[in-house]
Amino acid sequence: MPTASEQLEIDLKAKLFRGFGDPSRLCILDALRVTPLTVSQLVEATDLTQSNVSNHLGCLKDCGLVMSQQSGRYVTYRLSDDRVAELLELSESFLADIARGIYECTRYDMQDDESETTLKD
Amino acid sequence: MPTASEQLEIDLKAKLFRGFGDPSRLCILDALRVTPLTVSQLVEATDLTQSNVSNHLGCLKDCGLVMSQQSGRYVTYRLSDDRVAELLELSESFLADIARGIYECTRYDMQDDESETTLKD
DNA sequence: TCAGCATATCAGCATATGATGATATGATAT
DNA sequence: ATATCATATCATCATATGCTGATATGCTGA
Repeated sequence: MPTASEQLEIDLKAKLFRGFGDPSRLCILDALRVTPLTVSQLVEATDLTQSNVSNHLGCLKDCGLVMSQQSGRYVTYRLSDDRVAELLELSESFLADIARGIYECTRYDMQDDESETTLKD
Repeated sequence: MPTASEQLEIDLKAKLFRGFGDPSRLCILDALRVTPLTVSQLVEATDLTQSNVSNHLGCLKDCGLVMSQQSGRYVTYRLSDDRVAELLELSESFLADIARGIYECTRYDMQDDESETTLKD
């Protein structure tokens, strides 16, 4: 039972993680990890619709993950902080080690999906 | 336009982050950061329904964020890896610095929600 | 064996989310 | 001025998600 201000912080953290929690947005973030890009460059890089990219960029900006800079009719987006890339790297390192089981499990249709993450007594 | 295997990795990463992307689950994870807990202890700690906690734990386990250990009729859950806590810490550090603006902005009903994350030319 | 506790699962619902196509905004160049 | 390009926004829809209450499973101790 968290206090009200703890709950606020938790909600904010959830919003932050949810920013990362969509394949299209991760795809955009991956592209921005290399270099800042305009919306149309992102459309090309990700194969998503322009409107879709724009919506996701709005979301990413709301979450504080990217920032934008307008020059003329172009808007260039970039990661807002080094920790955005750090979070991505940490999650990749984690996945590479721990969640390898999830990869392999899905091939077998999850028939014993307990075995990987459950500790036997 | 990511390749098929890149897309798989992206989907997996999205699933991982989505595990973090819900207030109830963050609440559970926060409790587990301190010490491993049984389901009923988590119910008490979080003020969520038993069925709700159980569902979220299932999700967290699917995402590889927690692991479980059954002893008798109790099931104890714990974080599956140090990097789970690291991801939480990193996100907190990030929020503390960068997203302070989001906190303050919401009080004013977002009427100029551009100012915080946009770079002026 | 059976009653009772801890946990998991299910069906149903309300809401959130993401995709799409159409349209609006806003800047530039001719 | 206006046509055009880059981006943002809107309405709509389908699906995903999270919550609840009820029920099922599964262990334990009397």
